[in-house]
Amino acid sequence: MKVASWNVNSLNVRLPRLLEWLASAAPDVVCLQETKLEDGKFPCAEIAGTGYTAFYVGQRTYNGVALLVRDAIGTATEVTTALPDYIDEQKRVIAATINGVRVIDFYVPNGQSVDSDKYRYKLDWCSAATGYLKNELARHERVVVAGDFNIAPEDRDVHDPGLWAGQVLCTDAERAVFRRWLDLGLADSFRLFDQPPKTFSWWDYRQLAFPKNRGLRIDHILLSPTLATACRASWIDRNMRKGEKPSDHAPAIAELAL
DNA sequence: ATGGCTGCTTTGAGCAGA
Repeated sequence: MKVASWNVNSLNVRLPRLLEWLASAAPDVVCLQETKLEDGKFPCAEIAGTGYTAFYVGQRTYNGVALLVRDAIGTATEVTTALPDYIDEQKRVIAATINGVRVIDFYVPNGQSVDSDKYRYKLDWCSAATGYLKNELARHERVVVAGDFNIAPEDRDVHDPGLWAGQVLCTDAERAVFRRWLDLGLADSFRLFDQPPKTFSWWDYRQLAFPKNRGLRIDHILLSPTLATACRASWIDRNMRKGEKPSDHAPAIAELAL
């Protein structure tokens, strides 16, 4: 079972690239973030035409998440579209049970800057998410948490750690959240394997950041212990950052022997 | 060394992303 996560930065704009990528990469489950679409405008028919069924919760302009499930892998049950016990207008969570695996798709708030209300919101949101993950891990043996975490977990996930030190995405508090989630028993699938240094998942559109590889690794796929044992590979498809109209994020992918 | 790009917005210059 191949699981992928991709922040598309507008599904409207990215739909042609998404359809090509579904055909070429053939993931079984895809977690999308930043669809920026109201539910009534979600392109169900186009996606169904490629052999996937979509589950989604969105809003216009901002946020929005979706799960795409390859029809051949089975159907999704127990679909939920929010953190429980946390009131939030913003559509940032979707989860479902697919082929015996609980798949949780997060679009963690960006936080903007450390002195902003949005940073406070990010940390509050993450606290609620911690409780949610703890419960989900108690209820399910096989759990995937995938998405845009907006956290670069370590300095090696940052092109220039000195430049980013103390900045949003790299603060101690955000990194502590990431470690807390690992402490719940989740493994960062990417770090289960030897990886090329300076592997990133996001590059700014400005300043030739991608050709200069000035990026961050902020898109992650975490696995519960059983799934970590079953994980055969985990990588970032940086080729998706190239070409016409790329998202500023590249997909993260994990291959599970299930 | 500001912002430098992209997508979105009751189409405009401003917000947000990261």
